[in-house]
Amino acid sequence: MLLVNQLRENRDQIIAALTKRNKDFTAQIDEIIALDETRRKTQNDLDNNLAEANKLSKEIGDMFKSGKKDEAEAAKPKVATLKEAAKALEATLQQTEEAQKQLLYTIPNAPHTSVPQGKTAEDNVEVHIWGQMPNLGEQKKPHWELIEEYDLIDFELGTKIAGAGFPVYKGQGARLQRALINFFLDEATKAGYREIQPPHLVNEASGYGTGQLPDKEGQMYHVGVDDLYLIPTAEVPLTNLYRDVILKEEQLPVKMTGYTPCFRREAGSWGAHVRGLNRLHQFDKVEIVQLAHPDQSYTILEDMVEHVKGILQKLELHYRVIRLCGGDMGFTSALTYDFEAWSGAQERWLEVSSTSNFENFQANRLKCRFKNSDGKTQLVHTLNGSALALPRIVASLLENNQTPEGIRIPAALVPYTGFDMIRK
RNA sequence: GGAGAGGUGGGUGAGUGGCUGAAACCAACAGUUUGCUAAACUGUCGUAGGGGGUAACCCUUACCGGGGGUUCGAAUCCCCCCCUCUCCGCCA
Repeated sequence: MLLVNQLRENRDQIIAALTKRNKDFTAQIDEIIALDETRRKTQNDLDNNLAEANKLSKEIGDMFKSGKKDEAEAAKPKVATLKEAAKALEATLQQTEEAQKQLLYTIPNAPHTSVPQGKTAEDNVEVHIWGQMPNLGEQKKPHWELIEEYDLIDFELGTKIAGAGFPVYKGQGARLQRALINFFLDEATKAGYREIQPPHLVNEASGYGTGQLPDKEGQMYHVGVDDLYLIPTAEVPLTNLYRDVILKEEQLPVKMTGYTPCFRREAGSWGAHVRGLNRLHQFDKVEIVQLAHPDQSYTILEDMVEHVKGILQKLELHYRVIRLCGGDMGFTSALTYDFEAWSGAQERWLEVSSTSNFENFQANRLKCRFKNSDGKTQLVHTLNGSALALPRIVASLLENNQTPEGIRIPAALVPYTGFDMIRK
């Protein structure tokens, strides 16, 4: 969430930045600032009140020790009165803080200056494109036909044992999954990311930490009996590793990578274009996460973008990078680049990675800080990116590399798959 | 799941109602000494909120797993919850 101090100091700039999301947050922000006035005043009153009570209590103690029992007894009611008043002030303080927090939860991150104005995906800006559309001829098939033909992935079986959107990977299809995961993890490790294997279920505090809660409550699977959430991305457990942590400046940047399955209810988002692997309830993804010094976070974002580019190029996939417009950007992000791989048979772009700088929006909730060179604690900037999400990569690989003899595996992957061609 | 023990600052750990935001030791940081390293010595060393000051800093409040309660006063007493450890049970 946004910092109250920043709202107070840069009210106009933040309101202006937020208009890129096509919404006016002036009313909410002004209310937050007003609540903050109340909060500070109440805190001040409460402090004075408690200081007086503490002083009196000490005096009463001294009176008892020096045998002035009557005086002590006489002073007791005074403290009681003060405490009474303190209780009321405390209640006001709590209510004010709670109201302020609830309002803060409703305000998304302020977009970076480079974020284009816009409402929908139409307004996103292409910043980079690589490779060429494959020439597949008339016989080309979409991946949902290829996976059946080569017996790689079985949706029916998944439906039988779990439900729609839970595919079963078989034989070379399963092997391809494992190959991709290992390939992605190795690439991230080579780039200096430390591999982490986190839990796949997280508690409520973690959900709030990275901002999935309360914003995306209905999008996560929730295990009621134990009050745990299935992770929608490794970002959640990885970033939360550093919740309530104060780092040393020289520890930055913290670079982590992790493979996890991702679980998404995708409530209400099923419709056209969701056939096959395009949208699933469970899918695999390798994530890269960094905790960065605020001065470096945008340089680091570019590094992460380069990293993702490199992987896509090794996979020989025609892809493009787009800068999301304000209207298309996620709630917590300040700047997001999406990567889209070309799907040769569907003849459309598929989003395969989203790489973002959250600045201190997540860190504020996480209370992830570092001690700067002045010895002051300061919030870190958090960043993450998919490197990469598997299903649409598989879709593109299968479609773009189909030949009459079988499906060709890109050279960089062959050491991982152990085969260079998927055959019937 | 059953029984018992316990949760205190970065770590170990003292502290059973006021003199404790918290001893001591270790670690860390700064300095002194030294040809360098080591050792020794000296000092600093939790977080958050509020107020004041250009600032160094000062005043103040809260926090000893979390929440509530008793009391003039709670790390210390009471209640609920969470977690950890040991033993037993179950089990990949």
